[in-house]
Amino acid sequence: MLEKQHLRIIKAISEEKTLTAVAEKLCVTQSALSHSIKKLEHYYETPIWIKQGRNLQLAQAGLEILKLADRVLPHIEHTENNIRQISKGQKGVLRVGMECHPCYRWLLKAVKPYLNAYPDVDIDVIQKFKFGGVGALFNYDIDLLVTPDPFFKNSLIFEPVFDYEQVLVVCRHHPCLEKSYVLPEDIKGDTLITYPVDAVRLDIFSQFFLPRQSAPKKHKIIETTDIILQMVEAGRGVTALPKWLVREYQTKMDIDMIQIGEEGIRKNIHLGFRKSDQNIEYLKAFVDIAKQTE
Amino acid sequence: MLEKQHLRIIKAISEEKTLTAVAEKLCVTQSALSHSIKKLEHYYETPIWIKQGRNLQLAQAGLEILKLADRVLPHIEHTENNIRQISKGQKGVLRVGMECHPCYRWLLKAVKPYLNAYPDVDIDVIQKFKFGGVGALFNYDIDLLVTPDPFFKNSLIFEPVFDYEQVLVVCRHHPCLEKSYVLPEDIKGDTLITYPVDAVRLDIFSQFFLPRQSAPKKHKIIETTDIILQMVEAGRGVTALPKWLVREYQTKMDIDMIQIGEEGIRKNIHLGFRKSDQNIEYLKAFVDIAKQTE
DNA sequence: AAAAACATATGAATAAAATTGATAATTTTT
DNA sequence: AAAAATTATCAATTTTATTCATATGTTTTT
Repeated sequence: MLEKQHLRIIKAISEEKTLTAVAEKLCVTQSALSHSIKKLEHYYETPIWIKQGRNLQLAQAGLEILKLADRVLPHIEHTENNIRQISKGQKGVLRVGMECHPCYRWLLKAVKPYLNAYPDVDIDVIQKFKFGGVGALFNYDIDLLVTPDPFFKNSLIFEPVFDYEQVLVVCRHHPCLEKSYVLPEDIKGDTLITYPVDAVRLDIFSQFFLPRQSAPKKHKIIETTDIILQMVEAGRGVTALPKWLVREYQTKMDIDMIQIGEEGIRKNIHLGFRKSDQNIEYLKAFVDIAKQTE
Repeated sequence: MLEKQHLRIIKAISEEKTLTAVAEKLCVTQSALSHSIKKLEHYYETPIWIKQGRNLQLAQAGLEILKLADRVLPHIEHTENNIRQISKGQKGVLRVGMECHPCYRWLLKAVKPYLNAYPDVDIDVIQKFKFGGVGALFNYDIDLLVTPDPFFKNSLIFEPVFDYEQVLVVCRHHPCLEKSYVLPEDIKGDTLITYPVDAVRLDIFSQFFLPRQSAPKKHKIIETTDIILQMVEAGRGVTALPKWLVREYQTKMDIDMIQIGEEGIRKNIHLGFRKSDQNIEYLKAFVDIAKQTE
């Protein structure tokens, strides 16, 4: 009884405020919409919207339908797209989500060999999640999550694919470079520059400053890696980044790096996916190829 | 184009193996089904199923539709039920999921005052999850999760509602009762009885035996609390349970309890729900009432 | 206060879509 | 080789959705 068309109408009603506008948007007459919803109202014997003067307002049942529409319509659309892809001879689309900035840089390297090996699979990269990375997986907004922060629980699988060292990036000839590793007191005069991320999720805080009951003199937040590193190069601050990423930048920038603390900070990039997808061949292949990426 | 009816047909095809059987099940003619899907095939220009001799087998596009059906049909059904509830004058249904056995016992106490305060809200209790508790929340299979194991991340909210002490349950006059708390050596001759849960998730292992590099002499797994406690009463083993739960049983059973380790084991029951639901009044009310439950 | 403008609801007519019944075509079983 | 089981297809029919014209009600403008 409740059909896709109803979901579309209710969703449109929640956006436009009048039936007439919705009719225009959906390319039918206002009458058709009115009839369509009236039929539902008779079927369930409950109002779906109420006329508030000149406008319509969703009643409780209407709000339920709206919730359903928001949850379900994107999935239907996605499946329709998939079918069109299949019809064109493609296998599918891999929607990859990322939870950290360096993840993105790493992904770029893994994507190339994959696209060559799987010419009939497209890759979509998604960086903004409504429900966080794990939520996006559960919600089928993405198929693969790249993250340094795995969630070892039922129904999702996380596999480590790449491990690396997080290092402190400093300008050339920074005094701390005389030692083999850095301690808080060596950079007590420096500004720490980081991405705009909750401090709890920054290893330089949780694994370096906090355990030593110290804190940087000043903490500056910048969004892009390039600008961060230009600041570092100009001696205006220090930052923490993956060693391999710093190496790439060193070819064109005058920066240096040093191990963080006596032990250094080791990190792991994980790939997460739904257990129910573990047999999709082109997804497994991505994980395998990713593991071989240096 | 892709309608609910198509999802139903494909889902039924994946269960029954012939169109004729599906037609019977859905109360239409086989002809109607054939036409319906043929139309989709023409629209997307790709086969949805292929005749394998006498049977039908879903083609790639058909499998995509099946995935969609599995994901989406339960939601549609749930919304339809909600609308029927609303039509009858009820506010809604609260689907509560639980991840541990004592959670269930605690819930029973919290439910009573809630049902009185909210006569127009029904409560459904769900104990088996396809995707784990957190997955069930993300997947909208439940609205509220009762768990000792919160997930502090984006888009879900976990609130502690009840804290208690986990104690060791022993038979009357067990020698260990002479001390004020128990250590592994005090029960080295006893069998440990637990629910059928992964040992990592049992606090008696992770917080008592393992840190002291010890292990129970024998580990027996039993599903129901009543049977476990009858075994304990008969001196056939010991178990770990919430103190408040043991108290309830002590009125009718001859059992005793003792603190676990020097510090005891403290636990917290949390209620988790989707951030997007945080304004649903009857859900918030449940959390509030739950907090007041002793 | 009246008129104009803007909304949704509704009835009857029409158009579109889905379903059926009969049967052809194909494959498997006996 | 015949019988049984199954899907596909055609034409007819039934059901459903949509439109058009218009009634009814609300807000804004004059």
